[in-house]
Amino acid sequence: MVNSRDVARAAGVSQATVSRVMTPGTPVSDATRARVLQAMAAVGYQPNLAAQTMKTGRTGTVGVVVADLTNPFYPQILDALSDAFDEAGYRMTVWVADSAKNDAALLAIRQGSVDGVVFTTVTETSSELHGALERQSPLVLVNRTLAGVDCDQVGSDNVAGGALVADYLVRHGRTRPAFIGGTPLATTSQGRLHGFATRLAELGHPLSPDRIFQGEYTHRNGYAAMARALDGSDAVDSVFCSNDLLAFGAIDAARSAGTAVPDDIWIIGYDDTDMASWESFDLTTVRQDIAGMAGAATRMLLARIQDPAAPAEQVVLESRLVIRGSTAHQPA
Amino acid sequence: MVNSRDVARAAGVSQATVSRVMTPGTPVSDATRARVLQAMAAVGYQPNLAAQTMKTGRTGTVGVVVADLTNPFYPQILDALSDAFDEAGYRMTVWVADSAKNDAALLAIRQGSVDGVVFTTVTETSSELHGALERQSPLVLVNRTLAGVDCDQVGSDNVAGGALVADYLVRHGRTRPAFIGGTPLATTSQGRLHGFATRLAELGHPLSPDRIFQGEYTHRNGYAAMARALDGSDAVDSVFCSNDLLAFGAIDAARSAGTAVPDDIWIIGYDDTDMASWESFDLTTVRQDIAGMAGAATRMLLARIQDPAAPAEQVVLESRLVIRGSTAHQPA
DNA sequence: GGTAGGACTGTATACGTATTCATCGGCGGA
DNA sequence: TCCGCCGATGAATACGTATACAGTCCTACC
Repeated sequence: MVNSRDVARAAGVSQATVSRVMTPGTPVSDATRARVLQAMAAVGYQPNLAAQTMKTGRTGTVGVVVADLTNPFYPQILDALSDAFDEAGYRMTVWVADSAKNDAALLAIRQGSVDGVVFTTVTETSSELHGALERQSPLVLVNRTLAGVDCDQVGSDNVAGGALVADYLVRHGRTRPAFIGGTPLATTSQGRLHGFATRLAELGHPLSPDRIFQGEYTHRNGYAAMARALDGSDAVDSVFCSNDLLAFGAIDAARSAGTAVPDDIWIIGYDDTDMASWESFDLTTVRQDIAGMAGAATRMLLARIQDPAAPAEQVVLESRLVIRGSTAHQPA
Repeated sequence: MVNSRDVARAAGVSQATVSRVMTPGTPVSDATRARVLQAMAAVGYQPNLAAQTMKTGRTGTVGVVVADLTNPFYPQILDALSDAFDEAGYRMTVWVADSAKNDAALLAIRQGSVDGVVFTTVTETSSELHGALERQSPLVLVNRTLAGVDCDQVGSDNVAGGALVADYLVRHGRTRPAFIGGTPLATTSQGRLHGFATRLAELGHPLSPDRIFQGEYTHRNGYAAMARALDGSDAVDSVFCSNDLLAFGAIDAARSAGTAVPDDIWIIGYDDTDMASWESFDLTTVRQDIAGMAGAATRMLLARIQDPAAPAEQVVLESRLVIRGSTAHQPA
C-alpha cells in the first residue's frame, strides 16, 4: 500500500507537504503542488481513509437504517438518500433492519465508523436511542417519527393524510370504509389511522373497530386483511390501506375474489410509490414527498454533524391525494 | 471519546491488556478479564474502528454495488447479501449505481475503506476493473458476469435459462414468440437472448429480428416494447422478457390493450422475484436462486479477502422454470 | 531444590495522516 | 540598509489500537 511518505520521496518534498496539497486552504507553491500531484499519479497514491479518520475524527460516511426492502417505499427513499449523500461527498452504509439493527447503527456511531445515522424505521424509544441522544450522536429520524423525542425528525403529516382520505371518501358517498394498517408500532400507521378515524367520526360516519385490520406492512397481510374484509357480513364499500404495499395486496385479494375495483369497492393506498402508477394497480394514494424527505434528512444530518449541540429541528411535509383508477373518476 | 487507555486506568491494568481482552486467543487471566470487562461497561467503552483498521489493515466492511433499486431483484439480493455479511460479522456499504459508481467502489478498496466489493451490475470491462484485478483487490461479480475476466464470479446459467423458455413455449405450440430484453450491455440479457434464440432455431422456429426489443431494464420499457409487439402486423403469441420487471410492464401493456393473458398471449419473465407470485401478475418466470447467489458471493468474497492470490472461482447456478398463470396451465 | 518453561502482563512501538511548531528566504517600508 | 512580516516548507508529534518484546511469577519435573 503506497502512502503519503512514498509520494513525498518521489516528489522530493516532506510528507507534510503532500498532506498539505490535499488540504484546501493551506499554503503550497504552485510549483511544488504540481510536482506532488504528478508524483501521486505516478505512484498511484490513494489516501488511507482509516488514518484520515483517526486524525480528524470524521469518517465521511453516514449510516442509513432501512427496513424491509420488499416494500418499494424503502428502495425509493434509499435511492434518494444515496443521491443526496453522494452529492455531499459522503459514503453511505446501509443496515437492512430485520430485527434490532437500530442498535447496531447506534453502536456504529460510538465506534466512530459513521459520522451520523438516518433511521427510516424507528418503532419505539429504545434505551440505546436515548443514550445516543444524550451523547449528542448525530441522528435523524425519517418517515417514522417519535413524538416527545428531542431530535431531528422529518416526516409527513400522517394525521392530515388520513383525514384527506376520509374527506375524499365521504364526499363521494363511500361511507362504509375499512382500514388496513401496518403494525400498530409504526407511528406512520398510527397517525394515518388516527386522522382517518377522527375525520370520519366528525363527518358522522365513525369507523367501527371490526373494520380495522392491522398487521405487518406486507403484501401478504394486505391480501389477508382484504379477504377478511370482503368476508364480513356488512358490505364494505372502500378500503384505506396505510401504505401502497398493503393496497397492492388488497387489490390482488379483490381480484381473486372477483370483486371489481373500483366498481364494487374503492381502494386507496399511501406513499405513491412508483408502482402505484402501474396499470395493474392504478392506485389512488396519498403522495408522500419522498425526495423531499430524503433531501431534508440529508441536510439536517449534515448540519447536525457540523453542530451536534444545535436545537433539534422537526420537519413535517405536506401530503396530497393522487387520484387514479382504484377509485371512481367522478366527472365534477 | 473514551479509549482503551481510559479503560486500562479504570481497571488498573495496561492498555495492552485491555486490547488483549478483546482479542481472542491471547492469554488473559480470568480475574483481569472480568475486571477489564467491568471497567469497559462502566466507562461505556467502544473500540475505535479507525484505529483498529489502521493497525490491522482490515476494516470489517465490504461494499456492494447495486443498480436500480426499482427493480425488485436488487432489493432482494441486497437483502440476502445483508443477512449473509451480517452473520459473518461484516458491515456493508452500499453504492446505488446511477452511473459510474463502480469506479467509486474500486476506489474504496484502494482507500482501504472496504475489504472487498461485490458487484451486481457490471456491464463492461473498465480499465479501473482491470487495474483492481491486477492489484488483487478482493472483488466478486454477482448476477452479471464477464466472460474472459479472471475473477470470482457467481451467476446463473442464462443461456440454459433462455433455452428452457424456448423449449417450454414450443412444446406448447407457442411458436411465434417475441423477446423483450434489457440493455444489450447486460450480460444477463445477452445470455438469455442467446439461449432463447439458439434453441428456437434448433427447434425450427427461428426468432426474427423484428421480434426482438431491447432497452433499459424498466417497467416503462417493458410496457413500451409490449405495446409495439402487439402493434406488429404478425401475431405474436408469446413474449419472453429477460427479467420480471420488464414482464410486469408487458403484462400492464397487454392489460391496457385489452389483450388477455394468457388466453391471447403468454408472458414469461426471469428472476422469480417475490412480486412474480402476486395475483396481479401471476407470472411464469425462470427462477434464479437469489439466496444461493448471495450466499456464494459472500463466501467467495470472504475467502478472497483471506487469500487474495487464490485461483478465481466461477460458480454457475441452475435455473428452473416456475409455471404460473401468465402461461396456460395445460393439464398433461 | 533448582531450573525450564509456560502463563500472564507491562513497556514500547508502528500503522498513515493532519497539524503544530520552527526554520528559512524574500520582500516591502522606514 | 535593516527590521519585520508573511509565504512556504520541513521536523516532530498525536490520534487509538495491536503486537513484538521483555519481564515476572508460578508450576512441574528432574
